[in-house]
Amino acid sequence: MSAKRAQVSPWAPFEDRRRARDEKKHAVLRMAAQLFLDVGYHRATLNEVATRLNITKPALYNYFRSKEEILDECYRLGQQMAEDAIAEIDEAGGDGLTRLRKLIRAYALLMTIDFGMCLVRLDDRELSEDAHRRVRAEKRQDDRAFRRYIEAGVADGSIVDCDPKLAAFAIAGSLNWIGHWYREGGTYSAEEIANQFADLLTTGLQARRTRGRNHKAAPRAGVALRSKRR
Amino acid sequence: MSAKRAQVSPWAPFEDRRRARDEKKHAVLRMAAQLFLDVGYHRATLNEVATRLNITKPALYNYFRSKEEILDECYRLGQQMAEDAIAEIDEAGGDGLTRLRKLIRAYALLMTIDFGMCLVRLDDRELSEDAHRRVRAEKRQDDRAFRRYIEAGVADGSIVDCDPKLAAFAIAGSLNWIGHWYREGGTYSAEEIANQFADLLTTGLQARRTRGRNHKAAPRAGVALRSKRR
Amino acid sequence: MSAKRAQVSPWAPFEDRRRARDEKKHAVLRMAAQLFLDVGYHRATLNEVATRLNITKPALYNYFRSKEEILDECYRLGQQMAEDAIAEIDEAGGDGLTRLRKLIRAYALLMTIDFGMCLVRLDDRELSEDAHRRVRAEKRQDDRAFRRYIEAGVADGSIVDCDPKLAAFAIAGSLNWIGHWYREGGTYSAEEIANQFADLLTTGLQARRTRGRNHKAAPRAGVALRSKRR
Amino acid sequence: MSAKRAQVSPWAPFEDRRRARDEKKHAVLRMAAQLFLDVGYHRATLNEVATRLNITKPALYNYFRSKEEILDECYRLGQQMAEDAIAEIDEAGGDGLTRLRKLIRAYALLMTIDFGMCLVRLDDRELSEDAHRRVRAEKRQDDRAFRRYIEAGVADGSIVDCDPKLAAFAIAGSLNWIGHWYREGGTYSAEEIANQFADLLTTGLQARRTRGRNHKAAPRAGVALRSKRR
DNA sequence: GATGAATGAGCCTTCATTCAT
DNA sequence: TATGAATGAAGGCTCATTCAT
Repeated sequence: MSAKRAQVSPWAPFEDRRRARDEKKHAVLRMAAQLFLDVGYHRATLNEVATRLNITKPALYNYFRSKEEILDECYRLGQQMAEDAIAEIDEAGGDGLTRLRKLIRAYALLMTIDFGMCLVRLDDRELSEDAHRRVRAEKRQDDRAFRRYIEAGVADGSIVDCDPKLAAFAIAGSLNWIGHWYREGGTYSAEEIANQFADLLTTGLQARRTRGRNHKAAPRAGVALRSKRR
Repeated sequence: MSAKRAQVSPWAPFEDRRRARDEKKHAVLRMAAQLFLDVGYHRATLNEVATRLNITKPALYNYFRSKEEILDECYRLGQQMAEDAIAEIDEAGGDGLTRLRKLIRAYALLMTIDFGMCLVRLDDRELSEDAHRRVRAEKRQDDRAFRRYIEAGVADGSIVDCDPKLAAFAIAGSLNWIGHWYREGGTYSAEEIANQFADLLTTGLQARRTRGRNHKAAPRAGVALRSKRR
Repeated sequence: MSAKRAQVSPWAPFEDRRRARDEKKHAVLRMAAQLFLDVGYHRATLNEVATRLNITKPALYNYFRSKEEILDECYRLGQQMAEDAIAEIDEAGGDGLTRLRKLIRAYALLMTIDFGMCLVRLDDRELSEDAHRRVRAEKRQDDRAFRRYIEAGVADGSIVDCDPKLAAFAIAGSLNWIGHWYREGGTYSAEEIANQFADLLTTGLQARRTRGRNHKAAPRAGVALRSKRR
Repeated sequence: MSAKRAQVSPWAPFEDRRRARDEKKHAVLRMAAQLFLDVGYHRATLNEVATRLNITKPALYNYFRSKEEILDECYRLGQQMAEDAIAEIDEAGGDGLTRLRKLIRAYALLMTIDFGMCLVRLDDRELSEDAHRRVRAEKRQDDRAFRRYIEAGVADGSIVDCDPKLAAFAIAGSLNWIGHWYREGGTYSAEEIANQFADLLTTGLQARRTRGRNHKAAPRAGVALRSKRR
């Protein structure tokens, strides 16, 4: 493999090395994230992280300056995904309800992967002052997204009039909770959860467009919730 | 004061002491719970707990055998409240939706007090094997209550057909999240939150009893959510 | 009981009290000694001593100023017995061998009671400088007694010529060891042990007085050791 | 130096490191044993052990998992020596008296070195349940060896008929006591003590083979004891 | 005289982090 | 780059001892 790459270009080895390094760094990150989730940040020792990676503790310091930095990166990765999802949704446009449903789906999916779980299961107070502020700000951004979409929905009529702040809290809470109970290979797949929650959490918010459609729209609440059962 | 008590009964002093002791124990518990919530269990030192109580660290050991036991008691107190609420609701009876709404209200209120927050913000893996199992079992009981009421509601027609497990997760998640964002003296009072969430989380689940009443029942979703705004 | 004594004399109550106090003090002492022997001085807490006596820890301080003083008294009592035994033996006189045998018996018996065991099983370094010195001196006195008798025996011909210091160490060691393995109600009674050791530890030391008596005296070694078997 | 080693073998560095580590571990062990003997297990702090080794307390944890494990190893080393001695004696064979004398010598020598002293001067109740059981069992094995040899001697006629259990206790006690009074550079060398005790403790046990030899054999008791003096 | 409560001192242990090799 | 070894900081816990009641 390296031989093959070496032929491609003279700087490949550097590239090679950098990539190898990045891969290792990422491996550390993922292992650490898993351990953090498994036993909690404090009880997760760097020794254990290193051991699981078949390296030694000081070796970790080649990739990270401190344990806290590892935690910080976990947050970064998780929040990058959330940010990307929001950016994409914003870009795509659509009415409030549509965007809200998209965000719910994306966020639900995020809650089923390690770095997403880190966002809601690890304690950001372990971070340094600066990192902590950043994480808090980003979390607020996420919450704002929920609120923005709801407000937009209320404005454009796709969502019933409601308290956007409380509604956002309710929705975010439901989603965050996924990070606590989801187990890979469990009853529900990530996709199922995402879809179900998109329905579940918006049924009560959907505005009924016309009186005429009301007869059909109203039962949708039930329809959505029953979907799994059918 | 002592003369007055002496007349009451000869064993009053004992009773007195016992009460004083219990009060102190409770004071320790509350202070510890607050600190646990403030900075996290691990970063909360017994020294700090003691200092805040104007006593010294070893004095805490008059009331608790270990830091873990303090945590355990926090869980116990919180869960006792949940258990009591469920017992009371079960006893009162009513259709599924009614009981579910009661539970939501009770649980939301629980999430606004220290020992309730402990249930969802502290890490039960800090507990000993036995205590951990107990806490887990009790948490499962709480979740079961949500599910039971939903199932009952589906059966008695007060709740639309849905996946009770997922619905319970969604509701529990929303409520647990309150424990993370609620601040005393903040925008919403505990009561407001409880009421709003009772509506918010059940609107989508309410079955429409008759076609005739449908016209009134259906909009309730909106009504509930709008209530705050009006 | 107190009523009966009260009739005896007007100062009886005082006497009574003093005696009651002394009895209690002694009870504390014995309980403490037992616990010290059971679990070791350090692991024996005053709390446990008090609990076993159905009193509370601070109550112990009515009788003793410190834990160390309790230990000190244990030593005192044990050593008083040794001292008394030696004094009595010295007073009674007799040849070296006779006195040595008496001391062996007395010391063996001492090793089967609590305060005697304390002498050899507890660590005198726990004591304060002064008490430690005293105990050391007294232990030396005991050892000197063994040596004195052996030397006297060698001088008066009742004991074969030998190194008194080493012989005393050997004998004292055998006896001290009793304090480690003796169990009340075990295979051997205290009396049996005392007698057997008196023979066992002196057989090799007996001089054969005359050639004529040698035929009887020499086998005594065997006789003594076989005594139990017969 | 490294060049020289490099020539020896490629794995020398590893071997080197392992050896250095083992040496350090052993150094810790010996220093700890000495301190344990000096001031007692409880009063010996790991800080003091470390300080005497010119390292810091946590460094000890590179070699041992706990203070108790250090104690455990001390016992192990001492008992290994006893076990080896017994095995060697058993292998060499000989009549009961011969083996008994060998064991006495070996055990006496053991009592003059640190790890041997640990066996009799430290409190095995400080050990964990398991280690404690092991140590107790091993101590019993040692005592059994004494008893076995005496019984064998009685059976083969090299030792007079006696109570093997008591005789073993007496001998073991004398020997254990050495561990309490022996001081390096004192009056007696370890070798002297071993030889003297071998005689001292068996003289009384020797059977006189024939009446004719009795004249020479009998005084042997005296001879042995006098040996030092001559 | 006795007790509940509190304290001060001290020790074992853990762990992130650094350093020499 | 990787490792074994070492460290500093810190926290939980125990226990003899004191004090107010």
